[in-house]
Amino acid sequence: MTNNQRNVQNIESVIHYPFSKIEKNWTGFWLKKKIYEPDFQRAKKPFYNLMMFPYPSGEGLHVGNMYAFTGSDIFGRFMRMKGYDVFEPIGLDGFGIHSENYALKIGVHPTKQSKISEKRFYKQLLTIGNSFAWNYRLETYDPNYYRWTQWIFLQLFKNGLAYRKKSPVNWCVSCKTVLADEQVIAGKCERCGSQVIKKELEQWFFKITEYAEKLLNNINKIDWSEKIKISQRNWVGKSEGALIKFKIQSSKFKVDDIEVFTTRPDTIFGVVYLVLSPQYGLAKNLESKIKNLKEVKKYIGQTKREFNDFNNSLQERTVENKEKTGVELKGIKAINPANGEEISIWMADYVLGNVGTGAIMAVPAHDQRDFEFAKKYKLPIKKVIIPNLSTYEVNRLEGEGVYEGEGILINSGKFNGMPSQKVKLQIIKFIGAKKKTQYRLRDWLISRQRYWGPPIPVIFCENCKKLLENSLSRPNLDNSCAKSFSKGELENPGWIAVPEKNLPVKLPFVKDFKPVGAGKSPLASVKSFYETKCPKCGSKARRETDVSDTFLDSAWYYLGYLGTVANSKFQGLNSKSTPSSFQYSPFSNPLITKWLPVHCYIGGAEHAVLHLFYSRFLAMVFKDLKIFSFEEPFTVFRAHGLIIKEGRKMSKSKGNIVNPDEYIKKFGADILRMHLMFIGPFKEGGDFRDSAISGIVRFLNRVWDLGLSILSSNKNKGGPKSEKILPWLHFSIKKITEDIENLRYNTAIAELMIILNNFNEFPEKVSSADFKIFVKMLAPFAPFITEELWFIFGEKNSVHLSDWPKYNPNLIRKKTFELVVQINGKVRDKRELNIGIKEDEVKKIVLAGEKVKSFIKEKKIIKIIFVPDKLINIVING
RNA sequence: GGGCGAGUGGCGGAAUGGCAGACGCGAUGGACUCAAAAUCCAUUGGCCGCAAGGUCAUGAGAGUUCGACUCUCUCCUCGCCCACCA
Repeated sequence: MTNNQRNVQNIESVIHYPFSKIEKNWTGFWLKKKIYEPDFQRAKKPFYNLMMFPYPSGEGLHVGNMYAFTGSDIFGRFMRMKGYDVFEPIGLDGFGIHSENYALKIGVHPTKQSKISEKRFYKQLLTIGNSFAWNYRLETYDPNYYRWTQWIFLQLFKNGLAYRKKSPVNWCVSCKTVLADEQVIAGKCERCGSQVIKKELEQWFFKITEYAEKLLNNINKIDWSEKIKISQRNWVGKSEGALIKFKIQSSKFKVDDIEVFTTRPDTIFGVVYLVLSPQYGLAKNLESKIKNLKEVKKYIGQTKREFNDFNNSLQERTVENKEKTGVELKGIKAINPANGEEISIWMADYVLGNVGTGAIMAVPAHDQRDFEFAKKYKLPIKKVIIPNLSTYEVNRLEGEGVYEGEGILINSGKFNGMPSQKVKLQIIKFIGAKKKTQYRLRDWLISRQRYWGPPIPVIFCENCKKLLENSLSRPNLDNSCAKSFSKGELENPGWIAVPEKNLPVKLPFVKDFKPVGAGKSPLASVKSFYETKCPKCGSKARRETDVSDTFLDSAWYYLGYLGTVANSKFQGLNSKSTPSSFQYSPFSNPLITKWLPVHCYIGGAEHAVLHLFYSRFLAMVFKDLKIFSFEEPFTVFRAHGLIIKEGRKMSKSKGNIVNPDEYIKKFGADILRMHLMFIGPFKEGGDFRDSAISGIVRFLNRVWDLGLSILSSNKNKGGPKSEKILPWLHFSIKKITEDIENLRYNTAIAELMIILNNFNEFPEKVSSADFKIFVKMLAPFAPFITEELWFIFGEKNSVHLSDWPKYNPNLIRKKTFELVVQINGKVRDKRELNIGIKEDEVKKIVLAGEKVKSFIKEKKIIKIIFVPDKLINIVING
């Protein structure tokens, strides 16, 4: 056994302060005194400090959750001490596939399991030392919450932003269930590893693409971690290009056009063939001219089988750089609109049916994929762009390689010699093409054929469908029928909104909640649920049995918390309020204007494009529906890093999950909090290891011991006077303040350690006032021990409500500084000099120094660089 | 294939144009102890040197600069995200 192992085993027995008693006491005290609950009406400086609420897995709170929450809480506590009215809520994202899968695994019904997990999570969350506003929690599976999730669906539906369309879903062959995209890992099922295929199902979508431009443009206006902004930009995936029509000819007869989308119209002269996706719908008159139609059909069938009716995920199709295959459509040719050349037409599997128009123009000289294909089938390769001649890229011209960059046009008729970037629009005009902006972003598919989610609140009525279709087919007749339908109902004939007063559509208890397969939710086998009457015409109708995506639950929870606040005053404060029950809807809440948008949001980067993107989309919709006046829900967002273990992500399957409970039991929350924050920069995460925890134990032991000794010496001798505050302490205040503002908690803790080391040099000289400044700065990191010391020192109000120490710039300013003397950039000497000393004077002093003289000797001084109050560099020859 | 990030002692990391390695872990030596743990003190990047000191060193190579861990370019390695998006 190494010393290290021994240390870790025994260390908890050497903690000097009774942490478990202290932490229990103060938790109770804070709750009782409600010190973390702002006065929402009267608050002068509201600060909404949001952290991503966890989904309550059965395993309990993960150390990764605690890492994120501690980091967010430190900032919240800091802001509270800076005088802000901080609202720091917590809740559970308990609806959805994660929780359902866990329930399936252990064989406990999710309604029951959610209550068990809820209890466990809240119990754990109470121990981690966060300053949660405990009275305003929420759970997404609470009918009072999902009533409003359903309400949101209805608003989008009524306003034409929700529609129904056939779309493929991920389907695990062996589990017979629908999977979410994130459960499909490289085309395989996350749980059983078997093949995932796609099935066509009718699904509900939100028209997020209508907001693509705004979602993109607003990114420039928000203060978010840069990498999240970049991910979101890529997710929108705006590309500007052109739609180009190619005329098709078959032995002098014009047949039909094929339209392609390209971002590189400038390479039009390099187009030497066209490629259609195997999914491309060939027009009949085109088909009839193809001489090898049999072969083509065979190829279509072959790729169809290979790609599971074309429905495999794109990922599956692109796996391992699969060799491209294809077949020429013989007997027909396309005309390059730029130069009138006849070019061949191919069908190949590297062109996707669902991207662009399902057809491309191939420029093998300037596109890697086209190049590979052209090589294989011995097609011509025509260079039309060369890199700017001034660059060294010229050499590459001679080679066979593909040049995908911008450059100067060649072989391009009258455009020769022009720069490719500038020529795009001219070429579009020249060939009579259309400018087109395309987005990668797809509409948000919100249907889930699962159990554990909010039922989508719509009803299908055959009668209304007929009525509507009749009325629409005879527009000249009386249209009063159609007028009574909302936009969503008109656009999705037969689908009728559940009236808002009938919300929530409660999720019924279904004993066998396992996904049934056949692309249906388990609710589809619950007659009492789906059998209903049409709210419009009263005839027999069928309820939608799909539930909505978990991300819809979490896309508005920041409003949900405020909803619970607004309603809490109509309820005894001791009983839990909900977002819905009383006076205010979370969407017509007088607190919205005062408390939103969220001031600081901290969470994981893994939500860069899902949760954060959907939340932004819905906020924009809410703004357009005049629910509130802002369009970005989170003013500031910071992504924290990931805590890993032994270099790998923590996961159940690897068995390397760290449970915070054990550590809290052994060391207390203060020590675990500080240990987590000291691992590395909060924004970067780090490797969780036991070895360094003893450093934090020693640190807090010394804090405790020093506190007690200052107290006893003060009692005995009166102690040092408080006005003698040390200048270096003010430097530390500045440093710690700035570090916390930038979430650099690791260096803030290092500075706290320096203060303590300095105190311990001459403990008898430390006044209790100085010590209390230190306690305050330690408080956000270690809320319990600091509160205990604070009260031991005779304070009557919580340290967490005290004011953050201010530093005095005059005290930090020193009289002298250490001048670094360099010769040719190397440090050769140091001098203690007065601040503000003039260059001439410094030169005189430095050049007179024996050391410097010995270096210079006969050599010539070429020049001298002087940086005031910092450095002098003497440049000599040789 | 694309995007983003990272690469610094035995380890986690600090320094973002001006003294590389703050702070912490670990290790070594010492004090205390019957002994251990804890605690305290000292040392702790490599090489040369008795020492003073010198010298090399921030993934590799170039460049800019009086001066580069820091800025620029090329390459290598690792991580994350996206991925035949035309």
